[in-house]
Amino acid sequence: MARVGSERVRRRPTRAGVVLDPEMIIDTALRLIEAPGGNALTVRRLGVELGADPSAIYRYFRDLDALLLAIADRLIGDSLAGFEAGPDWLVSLRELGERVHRSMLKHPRLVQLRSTRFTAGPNELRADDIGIGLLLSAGFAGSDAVRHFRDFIDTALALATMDAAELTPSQQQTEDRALAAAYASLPAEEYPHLAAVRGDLPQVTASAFPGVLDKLIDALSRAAPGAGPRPADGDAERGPAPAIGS
Amino acid sequence: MARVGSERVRRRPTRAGVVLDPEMIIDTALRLIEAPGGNALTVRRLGVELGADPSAIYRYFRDLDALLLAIADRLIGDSLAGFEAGPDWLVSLRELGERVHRSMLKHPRLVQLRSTRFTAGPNELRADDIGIGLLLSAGFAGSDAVRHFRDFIDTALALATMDAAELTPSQQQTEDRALAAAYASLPAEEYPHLAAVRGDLPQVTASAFPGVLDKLIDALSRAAPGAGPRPADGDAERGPAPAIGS
DNA sequence: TCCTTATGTCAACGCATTGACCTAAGCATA
DNA sequence: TATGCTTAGGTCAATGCGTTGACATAAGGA
Repeated sequence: MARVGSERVRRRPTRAGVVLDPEMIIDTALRLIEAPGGNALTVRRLGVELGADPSAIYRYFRDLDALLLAIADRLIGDSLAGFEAGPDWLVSLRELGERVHRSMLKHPRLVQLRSTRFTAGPNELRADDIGIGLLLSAGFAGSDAVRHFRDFIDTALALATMDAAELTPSQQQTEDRALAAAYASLPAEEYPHLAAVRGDLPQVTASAFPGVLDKLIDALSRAAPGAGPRPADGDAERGPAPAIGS
Repeated sequence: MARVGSERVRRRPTRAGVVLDPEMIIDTALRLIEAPGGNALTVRRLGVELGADPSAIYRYFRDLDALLLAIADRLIGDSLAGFEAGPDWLVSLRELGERVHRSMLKHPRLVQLRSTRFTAGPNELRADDIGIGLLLSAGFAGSDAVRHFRDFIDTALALATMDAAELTPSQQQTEDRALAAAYASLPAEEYPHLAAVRGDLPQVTASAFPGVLDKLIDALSRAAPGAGPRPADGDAERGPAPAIGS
């Protein structure tokens, strides 16, 4: 007995009588992150909430970042729930990207706290497996599939981080609004082109993700073997032509 | 006298006799960031190096992030030195993106420390002005130029942040190597597609930026008004046709 | 000369992290 | 069942961190 999975464990109850394990630490941490009033997750508070010395957490996670990574991986797993790859690889790939991006944005503070973008957890691996499967089904060679999917998923994660900064409730928020307003009065001598599009500048505070996603999907659809008309490399089309235009 | 630019200032020498100003704080901070032995920049060390109480820095920058942003903006400015927009907007845009990305990667620790991606400083504004000018010259309408350039520059910055994490010398570094190796032995039942491309997985540790840049440039070249042959909106070509394929 | 106030300093807060410690859990053996 | 060993894991104290509020003082205008 005293096993978790197939591993022997030797858990001692804390002073408060709680028996710790990684899952309950993640649960509690998620609860703290959700808590109102910004940045509620700290190692010390987590210790209090768990009924343990804060340093006990370091027996389970190398540091705070490792814990955050574990949480993020769980979120990715949640976002994958119910995902089914459809007949059109472009549509499925887009949905995968949207799900991953959205799952990160559900907890902006988590994303912002985290310094490593790549969780390396089982759920992200699963997302990778699905995505690469989609590209393989589109006819990409293995090495191209890996490369293209890495481009795709890294962009989704990196932009999620950037968007999270925008969503995090802080003084940053109001500053950004002020900034967008200040755009309207840029000195035309120094920034002639910005001044020329002055009226369109407020939209820069919106997320770049949708637009980037469109561009990536567009580029991938054309890069796919046997894709639509492209004069540059005029091979005879080979391989099954995927549905065009999603 | 006692003016900086057109602003009155009232600088008192520190206990050590130094008279502070924002530029010298940035200089000193940059020197600390460069210093060997990781994470040499701390507010307290900066205080020591400046010959001032650490808290004096907060009279010049709202917090550490604001200081980092100011440094990053200077780096962007440096990276823009000598940049000339050439005749081909696609080539120029690509170079602009590469320069900004590269300037951030020159100081990975800075990038990683920073929580806000957008510096909102004069140099980033100049980069924005140049980039939007390029898109306008390509024939994009103002609102499209703003939107597309935001997509472009945000991606460059966001991926720079991700790449910086890879470059930062830390235990992360070695872990990533180990990870790439571990890829080779993924359980094929759980991750069939990953297993199928197992030999190509080590390349995931490389930066996604070049590939993403290619895709964005490709998508933009096709989105440009009067762009090359695309059956969808088969207008007669108008405006100068940009060189394809760079 | 006085007044205002920008700016330097100090002490304190809660933070993540770590090394030393200690103690009980689980094993082996009899 | 009892005994003893090893060590995972809980605890404690201390470090350096960013940040802040209270305070002090000199710069510069009137």
